[in-house]
Amino acid sequence: MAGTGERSSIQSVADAAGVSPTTVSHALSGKRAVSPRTRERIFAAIEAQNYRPNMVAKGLRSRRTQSVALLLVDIANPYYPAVARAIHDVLAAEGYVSFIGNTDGDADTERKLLEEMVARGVDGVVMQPVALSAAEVREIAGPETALVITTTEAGEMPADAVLTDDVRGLTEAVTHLADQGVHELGFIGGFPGASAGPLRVDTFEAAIGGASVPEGWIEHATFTREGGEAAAARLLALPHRPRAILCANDLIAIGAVEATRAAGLRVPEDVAIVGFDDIDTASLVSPALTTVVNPAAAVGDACARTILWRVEHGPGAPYRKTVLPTHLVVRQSA
Amino acid sequence: MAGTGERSSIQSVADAAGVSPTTVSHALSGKRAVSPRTRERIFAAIEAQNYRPNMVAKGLRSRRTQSVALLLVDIANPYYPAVARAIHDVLAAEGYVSFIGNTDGDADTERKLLEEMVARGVDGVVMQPVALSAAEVREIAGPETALVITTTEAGEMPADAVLTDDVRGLTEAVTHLADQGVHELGFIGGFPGASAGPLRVDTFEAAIGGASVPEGWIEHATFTREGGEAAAARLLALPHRPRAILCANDLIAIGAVEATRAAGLRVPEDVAIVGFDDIDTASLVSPALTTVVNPAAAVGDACARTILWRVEHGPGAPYRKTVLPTHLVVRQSA
DNA sequence: GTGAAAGCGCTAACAT
DNA sequence: ATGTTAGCGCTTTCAC
Repeated sequence: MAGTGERSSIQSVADAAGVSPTTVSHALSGKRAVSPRTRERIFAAIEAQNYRPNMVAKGLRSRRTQSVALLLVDIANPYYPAVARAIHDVLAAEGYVSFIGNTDGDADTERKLLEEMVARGVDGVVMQPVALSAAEVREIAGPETALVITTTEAGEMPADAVLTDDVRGLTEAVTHLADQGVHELGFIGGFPGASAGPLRVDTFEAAIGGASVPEGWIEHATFTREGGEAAAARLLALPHRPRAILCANDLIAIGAVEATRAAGLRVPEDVAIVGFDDIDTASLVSPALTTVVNPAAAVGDACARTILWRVEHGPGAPYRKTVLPTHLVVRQSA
Repeated sequence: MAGTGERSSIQSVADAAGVSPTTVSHALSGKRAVSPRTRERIFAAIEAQNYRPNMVAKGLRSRRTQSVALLLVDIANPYYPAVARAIHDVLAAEGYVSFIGNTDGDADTERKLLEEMVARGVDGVVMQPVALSAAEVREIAGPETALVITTTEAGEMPADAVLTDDVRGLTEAVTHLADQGVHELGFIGGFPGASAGPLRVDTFEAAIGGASVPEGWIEHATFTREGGEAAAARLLALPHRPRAILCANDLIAIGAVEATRAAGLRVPEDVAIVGFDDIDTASLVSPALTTVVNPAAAVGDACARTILWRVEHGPGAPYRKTVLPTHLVVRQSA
């Protein structure tokens, strides 16, 4: 019988077992030896009272909350759930819980959410900053909080990082196009000013080896089908239009396909379209999307493991960088 | 200049402002009047020290953590991110943060996650229980925690509820099929034994008005394309097979379409397929999925508002039930 | 309008 | 192997 309503405390368990709260604490944590007979009485009392340690009190005292914050751009955008799920799985197995936040790539939101999480004493944060620099993020997180940044940027940063080699997959796409004689490439990116975060213009430029791009062939869109459709329409309305469009994510690419057809052009014969991420939908639409595989689950997994590793090793250990490859999967759209 | 590393406390702010911690607390919370001049000094000190209240300490003392737990089946399954995002948006606007957990519809996981969240003192939990009954969930959550359950079940439950009228949309689907002379209906559900959670067999039975279903026409699958493909294959291998298959979600339906084609049959001429949820992909595949629209964003929004309402009104107020309609959208697969 | 004292439920340091 | 003491950083009486 539980049921009296009152949550029991470590003190009430100690009373029932005839020991001190300290001993109960140690019986639970295993941080120091407790005799078998005492243990037994303690656990009997815990059972009887249906006692559950108050994690808030524990967090305040021990300065460890067994929690981590996931600060992603937008959980509703199909790439992120797979990342979040992978992170959640490895963290949950280690007894951590996850906070989740959507930044939308907005500087104020990124800052506010991060501060909020730090104020809640999270042991770690996994973040994909878009508007904030890695240095700013570290500044807010403080030196003690485990911090993993995911992005494509490979420069130095004062944090552990899980990077995807976006240039590699995109270069494969460029090569694949070139093999078919397609050299006139346009690009639709997201967040115009961003120096980190989702696929960016500089990645595109790296992939085309610094070749110059005609005026207007680089467009920006929100990471949605609608955004892609509008941006592609602008691109295709140009007097001299590209023969292929590389897109910062698959949703944009799907919108671009629609815009292309709406303009009376064929995909891929008139305009080839390449997506990015390889979300489930990519292989299901028609034409099936030729796209660059962004290994969401592997990214999430690496982020979580890095957090765990950092929590274990403390802030003193050197920064750890994990780079995951991306690669092209050729389907029908290019 | 921040930068000394040490996080400042309410005490250090009080010292700097020449007041007591009590006054700082009140200046921050607005729970009692503070003279303008004092206020000013306090906020100057806060600014100078870059002070952020420790939410863990605040939570321990005040028994309010300004946090809520989202215990969904699987964030990686396309229906849920939209729900989560909507919840997050309304909660974040009110200063709440969100925990997230994936239960996979497993009883132990549901229980463990829920206990964990209660131990962390969340002010509320939004849950879609599958294996646990609403009563069990309430038992674990305790009477004080705001609890919103989302499901399709319309029975009494000791919690606030946000329900979708799944029978309605499914009935529209059955009628639509009947209008075309299609009366032989099979069903692919998820979690076999579930009495709550995602679309269930009893909903299907209600939609067909209690008509009897031939042996083997009710199948179960995981909520994935692969699951749907395998289950549909079993259905179609039957000596007497259904002329239409209603599916518990769109992923299953997409798999069913593939299985149908793999069996050399046409969709919808030989076998009509109806999905559920109307995820983004549904309108993008070909044939475009005829499906029942499950209003994810409205569900999330209602869940969050209900939590907020319950937190404001306390456990004494009568349970609140919100029912959201579903409706059929006819495309190509049926 | 403000402050002093107490204490939320735990764990860490220092005992023995 | 166990207990005592102190205190994490706040908010809440209760006092003036």
